[in-house]
Order: sequence, then structure tokens, then C-alpha cells
Amino acid sequence: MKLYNTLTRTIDEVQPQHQPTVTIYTCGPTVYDYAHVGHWFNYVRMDTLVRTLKATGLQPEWVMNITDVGHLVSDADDGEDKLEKGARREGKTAWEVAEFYAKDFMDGWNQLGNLMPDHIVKATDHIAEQIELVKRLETKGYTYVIDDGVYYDTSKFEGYATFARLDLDDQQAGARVAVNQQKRNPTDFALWKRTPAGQKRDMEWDSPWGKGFPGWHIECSAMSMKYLGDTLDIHTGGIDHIPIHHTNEIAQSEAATGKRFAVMWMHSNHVMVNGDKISKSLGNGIRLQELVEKGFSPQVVRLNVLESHYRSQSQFSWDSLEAAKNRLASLYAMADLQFQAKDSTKPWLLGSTYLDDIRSALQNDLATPQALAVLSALANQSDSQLLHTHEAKHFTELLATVDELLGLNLSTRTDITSEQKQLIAKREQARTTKDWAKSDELRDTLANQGIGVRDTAHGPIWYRQ
RNA sequence: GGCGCCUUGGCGGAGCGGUUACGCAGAAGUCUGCAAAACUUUUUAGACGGGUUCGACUCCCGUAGGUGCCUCCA
Repeated sequence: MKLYNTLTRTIDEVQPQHQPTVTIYTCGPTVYDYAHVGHWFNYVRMDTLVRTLKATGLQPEWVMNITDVGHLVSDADDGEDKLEKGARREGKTAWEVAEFYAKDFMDGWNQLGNLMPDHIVKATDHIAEQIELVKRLETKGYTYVIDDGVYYDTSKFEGYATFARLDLDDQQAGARVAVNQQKRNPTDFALWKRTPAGQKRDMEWDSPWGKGFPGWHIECSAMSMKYLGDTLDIHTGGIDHIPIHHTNEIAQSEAATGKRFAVMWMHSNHVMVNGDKISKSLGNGIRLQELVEKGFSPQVVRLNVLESHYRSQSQFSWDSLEAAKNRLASLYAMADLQFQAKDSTKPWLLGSTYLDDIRSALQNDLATPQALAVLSALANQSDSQLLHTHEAKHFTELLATVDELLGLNLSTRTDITSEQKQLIAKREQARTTKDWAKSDELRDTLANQGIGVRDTAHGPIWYRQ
């Protein structure tokens, strides 16, 4: 499988260190608020990566973190923890806020049909590991202590700027960040923040540097090393993480271990809403729940995600969601033919290359639009082709494999009831005797149950409306 | 100020130096008891100006517009 690697800026072959295992670390949510469509685009794409790796014969070992502490609103002196801020906003404790939004996130995750990572790890469950890692960095001389905590001296890590291709000198000219005067370099970041004197946080722990909480970046390094070893095969995240979060992860991890932190970096581009970036100030962060309430199932959202490439800046719009809904409906109509297939000696499904084509599209840097084009080609096969399979079960097996790759639930649909089938048969009988009144009445009855019937050369074919 | 990206038909969105992307929507036709569906066809696609080439949407240069990052962010 080939994947665009942010580290090399080329499309590289995925080469796991210990085949068939492939280790993947995904930067997960910070659970201080609801997830919006932009987040879900990101996670569906990560899920598609894992599905494709599986189909390639690899065994993914997948870790995703949940950030429930330490993610600051800004890096300035007065930057506060998002969780603590959320707690004040809602009159709860930071712990309650974290639990609430983590659960909401996992609900959305499951609704979208994303595969479950092997480990979902919380920052607050790994404070000891993070402290250990800071100590290692301290021993190696990469840290310094100032009033508000322990900082990483980025000037000590050679090549700090190379991953993101930053020009640190020129950046300072236009930087709007309020620089902490005690920091040695503008890019230095907190490894451990002390609870300010006289304050009491919901979340704080003892450490060699005083009571406080870990910086945001250290959690990913500590947890990925714990579960997946010093060097990851693939690290994934949003494109916005390249210049700060992932740059810092590399600096601290590689400084601590002396080894490469991740062989490949896969980044998902952002989604725009009506041409605008999704942001709090614009209030355009649409939740999954809102889409569902408007009649778009999570699978419609999923199809909408797959319709664009993960590296392009894609557009979210109600029109394109509507288009995805219609497209999914026609895929489901195709899938429902599995219940109407007539066994025959026509063996086309056995020799078809649809699955191979979908697989190779995905293996080519997750070309999901191409994969869908192949799926549409399958759906555009004539009724005759689709209905007369060698064995009906092969049709279902084909759909099941498509589902393994794309997660669209084509194979998990259920048949209509035998009563409904009888109605269809009766209508067909009425048509044979040219009893149009009766046949139309039966058609209406079926329509009321959400079932449409189309009369074809192969007899009546039902579909769900 | 620095770094980067984009500009494809009504909308969404791909690949590709010469061959139909694909989907959604619209139009016409075929079929049909009527519908629906299906099928067929269809709507001057490649921001603009140059260049390279036998040939460019696809490579190069420039112009215009847009946009992302450098501040938290998927």
C-alpha cells in the first residue's frame, strides 16, 4: 500500500517494521466540547486507512488517544486548560466534562461504523508515563524550569523545524503570539505545567516539579511509546498538527529515545463549510447529531467523506450531503438485489475485478473517489447481470467485502417480509389479469410500507424508497 | 513579513500529456396499462496570458482571484 508521507513529502510504500503487524497512532479528540463534521471527516479517513491496511493482509495495531487534560487554549502565560474552561462553562468538574464528551465522541464513532482501535487511551490514565518521559528528557538536558513549569528547549533538538519546513526566523516577524518572556525560544513548549499558586484545579498531580498537569504534546509521545514501542509505523492526525503538535512530538520523542519516532505521517486535510473554515467564532461546527436529525444517516455522512480525497481541502455542504444521500440510496437499491437474486449458471461475479479495483484504488494513497467510481460501476450493471449470479450467496459475499473496505453497510441489510413478498406476487398476478385497479392498490399499500416496485423484463423488482 | 496550496461542466469531485472519471441535479428519448425504475442520449469542463510538445485540463513561466498555516484547532 502506498501513502503520502508528510515526513518525506512523497508517496511512499507502507513498510511495517514487524510484518504483518503495522502500528498506527491516531491523534484523537480533546474532549471539552462536541465533535463536528470536520472531526468526523478526519476519523472516517483514518478508519479507511486501517481498513485498507487490513485488506492488504497486514494486522493493524491501532492506538487512539483521548486528550482529557493539558490542552491549553493558548500557549501564552494565561493560557488555560480547555477542560477546566469547559468545566466552568458547564458548572461541572473537568472530570465530568471529559467523561461526557468522550462518551459522546465514542457514540458518534460507533454510529459512523468506524472500526474500534485496539487501544483507546486517556491522557489522565498515563500521568506516570508522562512524568517518566519528562524525567528522561531532563536527564538528557533538553529541559529547563521556569516559574510556570518545565519547558522543552527546542534549540537543543537539531532539525526541529524540518518536519514542518518552518522558517523560524521569519516566523517571528508576523507572529501574534504573546511570548512568554521567560522562554528561551519562542517555539519552546511546556512539558509540565505547575498549578499556579493559590489555585486549585480539578485535575492536578504531584510531580518532581511540583503539583500540576502535563503539557499537551507529551501525552502522545508517552502513550504511543508505551503501547507501540519507540518507533511507529504510521502516525496520523489533522493537517493542523504538523507545525506544532507533531513537530513537538518528534522533538521530544526522538530526543528521549534517539530513534525515529514515526516512519510515516499521514495527515487529513481540513473540511470547509460554505467556503469557510470550521471554527467556534463562525459557529459553523455542525454536529453529527444535527445531520442525523435532518435525515442524513451516519452512512450518508460516511459516503460524503469518501467522495473526496483526504489530502484535498474538501467542502461540506447540504447539497453535497443530499447528493450523497441519493447516491447511497441507489447503492442500497443495488444491495437489495441480493435478496432477489436468482441462482443461475452465469458466473460473472466470480470473475469480476470490482473488489480488486476497489482495493487497489484504496491502496493507492487512499483514492476513495476512485473506489466509489468502481462501486458505481458495479451498481450500474444491468439487472440481468446482478440478478443472475452464479450463486446468490456470492453477491452477499461481494457486498460484505465491500463493507469491510468502505463501511457502508451494504451487506447488513435485511430482506423484506414474506407478507410483503406476497403483496408483490399478488400485484403481479393482478397485472397478468389486467386488473389495474387492484394492482395499483397493492402498489400503494407497498409504497406506504416504504417499498417501491419496478416492473422489468425480469419480473417485478422491489426497492426501498 | 515568511512558508504553502488551490482555481475542472448547474453542484460535488477524480485521474491522466493523446482514449467516458464517477456521483447528484436538469433535459430529451426508449420502454411501460399508468407510474416508477431502468436504459440511451444530452447540457460549448478545464481562471486568464504565454511557452514546451506532433499533441496539454495534465509539464514550465507569468497574471488574476481564492485560500491554508505561521495563535488553539481534525
